[in-house]
Amino acid sequence: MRRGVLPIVGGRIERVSRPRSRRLQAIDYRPSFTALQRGLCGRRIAAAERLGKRLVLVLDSDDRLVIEPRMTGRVMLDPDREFSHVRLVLEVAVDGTRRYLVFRDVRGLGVVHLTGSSEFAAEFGRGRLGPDALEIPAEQLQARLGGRSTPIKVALLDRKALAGVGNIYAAEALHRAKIHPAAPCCSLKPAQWRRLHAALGLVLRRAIELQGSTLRDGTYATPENRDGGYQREFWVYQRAGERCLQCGRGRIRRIVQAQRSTFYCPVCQRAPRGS
DNA sequence: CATATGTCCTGAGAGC
DNA sequence: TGCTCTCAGGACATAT
Repeated sequence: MRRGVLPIVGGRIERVSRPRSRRLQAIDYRPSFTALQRGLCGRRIAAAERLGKRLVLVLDSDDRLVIEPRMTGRVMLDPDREFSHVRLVLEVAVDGTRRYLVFRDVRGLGVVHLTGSSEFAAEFGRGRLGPDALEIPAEQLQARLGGRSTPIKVALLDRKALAGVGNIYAAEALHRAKIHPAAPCCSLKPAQWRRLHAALGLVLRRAIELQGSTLRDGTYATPENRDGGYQREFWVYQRAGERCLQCGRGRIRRIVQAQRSTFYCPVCQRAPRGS
């Protein structure tokens, strides 16, 4: 998402709009839509950054526009047709052309925030958001999660402990690391933490390279409205009942942990004692 | 009815 | 007692 919006970095925001329909205004604009309009209009976009699963546009005022897509939010650049559930549109002048950054969100669970730089630190700093999974060293991964009694799969999704790991990539990384998703964090040995750290890096980097995962419902696509490619490399996610691609022996199982689906191979990822 | 890529909130209980 | 932390469960809203 961040890479897809790079063409508007350097541009000036000329207009900010939202849907007229009250129903489609049902996402969080923080602190409010009018505050967003006031803080954004006339500002230049100085940089586009990623923060966990959020997109951050840094403005020349030093304010930050944080787009948090949650389950079904996505950004589009210059969409070539009308889309339903558009929640926010920025018109941006870049090198004499007008470009459109659109935030669309079907379920409307997403949030857009405008924060000053000090509020940004309070809202998204350590304490509210753990270190990014691609920046944390292996020892710190164990230090942050290792004391818990919760299942490792559930801990990986705790954004206060670790940022940037979602349900798909947690399952894929645990499979590659050959760790059972229900294993309590405190039962994992140092070698398993090292494998998990390496697997998270491998899976997340590859997923970013392939521009994410477009599932069967097609809700997610890149800002240029192209499908991601990582869904073609899933080894466990949404493959319940199929033969494991890692060991060739197990059949992938689906279980539910903390109200979320988890997929794993019972042969590669052996069950922890007592479960 | 069950399912869905994420996060926040509440309340219970533990430990200090 | 009271603070802080962990943890389980639900809420949010819409579509297939």
